[in-house]
Order: sequence, then structure tokens, then C-alpha cells
Amino acid sequence: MPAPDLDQSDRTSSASPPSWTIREVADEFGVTHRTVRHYEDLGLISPERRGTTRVYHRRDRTRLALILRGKRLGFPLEEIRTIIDLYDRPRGKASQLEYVLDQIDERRTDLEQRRRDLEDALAELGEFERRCRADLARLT
Amino acid sequence: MPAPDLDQSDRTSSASPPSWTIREVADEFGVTHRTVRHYEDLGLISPERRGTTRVYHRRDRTRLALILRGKRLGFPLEEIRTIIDLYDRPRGKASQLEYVLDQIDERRTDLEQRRRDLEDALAELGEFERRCRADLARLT
DNA sequence: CTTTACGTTGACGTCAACGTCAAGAACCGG
DNA sequence: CCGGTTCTTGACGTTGACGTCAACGTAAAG
Repeated sequence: MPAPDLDQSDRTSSASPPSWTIREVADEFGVTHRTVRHYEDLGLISPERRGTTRVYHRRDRTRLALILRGKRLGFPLEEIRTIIDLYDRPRGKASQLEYVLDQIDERRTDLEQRRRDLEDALAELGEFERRCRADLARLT
Repeated sequence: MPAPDLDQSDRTSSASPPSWTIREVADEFGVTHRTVRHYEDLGLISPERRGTTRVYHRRDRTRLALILRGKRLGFPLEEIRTIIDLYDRPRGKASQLEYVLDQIDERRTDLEQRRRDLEDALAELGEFERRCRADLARLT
């Protein structure tokens, strides 16, 4: 008879909510523990402390994923912080919701500019490839 | 009878190819002259020299536009340099064309990853806005 | 109980991408 | 010809995003 879920590598089947060490999340997301701590210094994540040791939960992993995607999109960490804080901020009152909706609009404008740039770059790349292939064909 | 095109603000109607000073291109592209010179230090642009003074032509403006778009997309300047060099590099022989086509493929893979990230971010933003608007409606 | 593996907090280093400042050269209008 | 504006080359400063290193705690394993 197997012991009931002492396997640390299968956390999702545990009764208690799963948690991870700094090394585990770092490895999983392909960054160093130093990077994770840096994000904590900037207030982008705030893992639980068990004594002095950091304990990461699903919420922290979600935020880390958002951070890394933001980075891939070229946003500075400070801006990323305002974004994910926006997602998490309490928005009970109408005034707060209005503010959040304004921020959303700003974000979208920015993202859509990036999308245009991206489409342009991809289009140019396609055209350039076409010309290269044509040149290559003429050489045969 | 008007003098034939002594107006420096209308360079495109000049008989000789139009050119610009560093301040002019900087202002036009919304960067400082220091930024433009920095790009030159890194070899991203190489304007003509008239004596000691830099003279910018259409080619330089094209490259500058590419650089700034690359920056908006979050690419480091070194990577941007390899990209625009790719567009400009001589590609007479088949082997060179093959190499260029390989590079194009790498670029495209990268850009498409970014596009996915971008679409995801925009989708999440849309969903988030929907929820906020719903919350707002319930408050009325 | 010591080793070994991770964990922790600083403090400092580094690299990219510029900004800032100083000290001249060069042209332009008066 | 002279002063003001614009250009030039350095040299150094700054900010963001971590890397690196030292010095130390701790918890399981042999």
C-alpha cells in the first residue's frame, strides 16, 4: 500500500494547496532564483513566508507568467507591475472601476500599436523572403 | 519669379537628393541627437560626413525608422543591427541567399511568438474589461 | 553530528541604452 | 569681424535588470 501522497513531484494530487520553492519556480519558468527575488524586490510578487523561507503558490506562478510575457513583449518591469496590480486591485466602487477602465484603454492602445508594428515587420519579412527566393531561382 | 528651391524646409522638391542634419532627423523621429549618435556608435547607421559634420540621407532615415520600430517591439539594439544588416547585406551567391533565408525563418519564428503573446494579452484585457463593465453595471 | 544541499540577506558588479557636461570647431547674420 | 547657434568629440553619470559573491541559517541524510 503506497503512502498517501508524500511525493513532492506530484503536488496537484495533494489535499493541501500545492506550493513550490524558489528554485522550483525559477527552474520551471526558465529564470534564476536571483531573477525571482529581483521581481519580489520590485513588488511584482510577494510569496508567503514560512519562517524566513519563501513559499510560492499558484497565484505567484500566475503573476510570474504575466511578468515574463510582459518582458517578452518588451515592457519595463515597473510598467508590468502597474499592469498586474491593475488586475489584482480591489475595484468595489464605481470611481475605481472607471479608473481601471481608463487604464485598460491605455493598455489596449499601446498593445495595438505594437501589433501594427509586428504586422508590418512580418509583412516586410515576407516580402523580403519572396525577393530572396526569386533571386535564388534566377541563379539555378 | 521665385528662387529655385532655396527653402530648406521643403527638401523633397530639390533637384539634388534631400539631406538632413542630425538635429533634424532627431526631432523628426522624436529622439535626441545623443540617441542618434549612439546608434551610429553601435554601427546601426553611418551617415555621410561633409567635412566633420554628419549628413543624413533617405537611407539613414529608413534605417532609423527600422531601429525605432525594433525598439518598440522590444528588441535589443545589437539584435536590431543584425536584422537591418540582413536587409542590406549583399546576397549575390546562392550560399549567401540560403543563409539569409535561414535568418528570415528565425526572425519569423520570434515575431510569431511575440504575436501570440500579444494576442493573448489583448484577449485577457478584453475579458477583463468585460468583467469590469459587468461589475459597473451591477452598481447602477 | 557533521556533511551537503538549499535557503536567506546584503553589497557590489555589469551591461545596455542612453543622458549630461565640457570644450572646442564651424557656420551665419549683423 | 564677432557673437550666437549648431555641430563635433570625448568622458563620465544614470537607470533598469539582473549576476556574482560572501557570509550565514537550516533541515534532511549518512
